[in-house]
Amino acid sequence: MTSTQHTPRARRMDSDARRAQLLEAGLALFSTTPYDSVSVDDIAAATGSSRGLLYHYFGSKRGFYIEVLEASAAELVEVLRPDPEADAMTALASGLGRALQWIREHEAGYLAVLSGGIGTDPEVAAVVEQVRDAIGELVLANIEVSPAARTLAHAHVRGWVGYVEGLLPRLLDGRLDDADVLTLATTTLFTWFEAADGIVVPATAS
Amino acid sequence: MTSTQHTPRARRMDSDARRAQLLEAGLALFSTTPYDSVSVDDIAAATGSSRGLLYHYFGSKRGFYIEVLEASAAELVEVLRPDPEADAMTALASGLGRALQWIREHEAGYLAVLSGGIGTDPEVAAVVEQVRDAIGELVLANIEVSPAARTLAHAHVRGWVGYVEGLLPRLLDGRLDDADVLTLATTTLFTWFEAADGIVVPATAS
DNA sequence: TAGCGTTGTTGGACGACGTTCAACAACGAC
DNA sequence: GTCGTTGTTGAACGTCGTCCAACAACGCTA
Repeated sequence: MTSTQHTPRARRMDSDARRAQLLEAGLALFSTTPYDSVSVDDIAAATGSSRGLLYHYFGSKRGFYIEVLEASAAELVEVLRPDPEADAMTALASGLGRALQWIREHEAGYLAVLSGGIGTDPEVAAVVEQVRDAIGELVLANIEVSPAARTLAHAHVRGWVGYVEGLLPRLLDGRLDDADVLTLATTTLFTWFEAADGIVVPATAS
Repeated sequence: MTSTQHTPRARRMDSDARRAQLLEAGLALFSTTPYDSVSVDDIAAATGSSRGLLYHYFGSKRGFYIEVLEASAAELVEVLRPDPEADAMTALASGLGRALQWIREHEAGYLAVLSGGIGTDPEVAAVVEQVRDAIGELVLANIEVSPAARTLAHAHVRGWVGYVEGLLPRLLDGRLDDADVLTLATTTLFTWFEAADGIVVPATAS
């Protein structure tokens, strides 16, 4: 990791643009290289700037890493956001389909940044857990649940996010295809609601 | 992190004992402190020995970390191993109950070491994924599955492990209790088998 | 008991890293 | 052309992971 010139060195950039440029370079680097094998110098070199700039904008290497993580997570959540006009089942299927596509396109980045992080670091773990919760809530938003079952329903969708994540390695190495994952995921998500009482799954078209 | 004397300094130990002592100290440290905030000197100090010893036994800090991880994982798998005389449902329930107990007792250690790792590091990720697979296989071993559904069944139990892991933060912060987790977990695990065709769940006592 | 090979153990040295900070250079305003 | 603002730099410092040549405790044999 001692590469130099990537961007042909543009000095004195608008600060927002510089931030974005650094974040993008960071995502690219952390996608392919373990956190502590990426040096601040590498990040600086990838943007044609210097070490100090990263500290000016992000305070520390870890703070920078967390922002990279948040940016990547926000992108995934955006991709997952369901079509508000579809019913629960099809909204889930299409959102999940888009997500799988996105993950395939960003395989290294996803696996490296979202499904791991620095590890052990509580701040990083909190961000990742937050993302998973948010995805669960997004899924639950399309499903009507009786008030009595709220707590369990929230837990179930959160567990379900873990379930889908658990399938990803098999999707990425070809042991499963998109249809397998979709079938497993939707079955597991919805059969629970059917098995639990007092819960209504509206509009199960298709 | 500059603590010194823990173990009252016993020099010249049997090599197996020394390895075990280092691993134990490593688990304790990595449980409470992010990986890159634990220095090799800290580990050495905790055992009353010196830096060089860790390299003599484990080659590198990362190699050491991986062995700590494997030791912790092996312990969890051992706890989970089901009673061979029980039927699928009760074997799962008791194994899972023991696991939840173990995780509560080793909360910091579990969360820090198993549910994270160095992150991004492929070697660490492989170990963690392997543990999750192994747990899934352990669960599947008690369930009869028609040959046609093997691939999906393996995927389902692997996903299920992720599901349970997704529930843990809520268990540990009190939003769920053991009974909630057990209900969610067993429902989600078994309803899939019931929903899928050609699959037999033997001996559903309870 | 003296000597010897084995093996667990040490700590100084080195290069690389994260971080800080005082100085610098490009720009808009007047 | 001058000045204040703001993006930017790189030398300097302390700490860390890693290497390695030297060392010390032990079992063995005579």
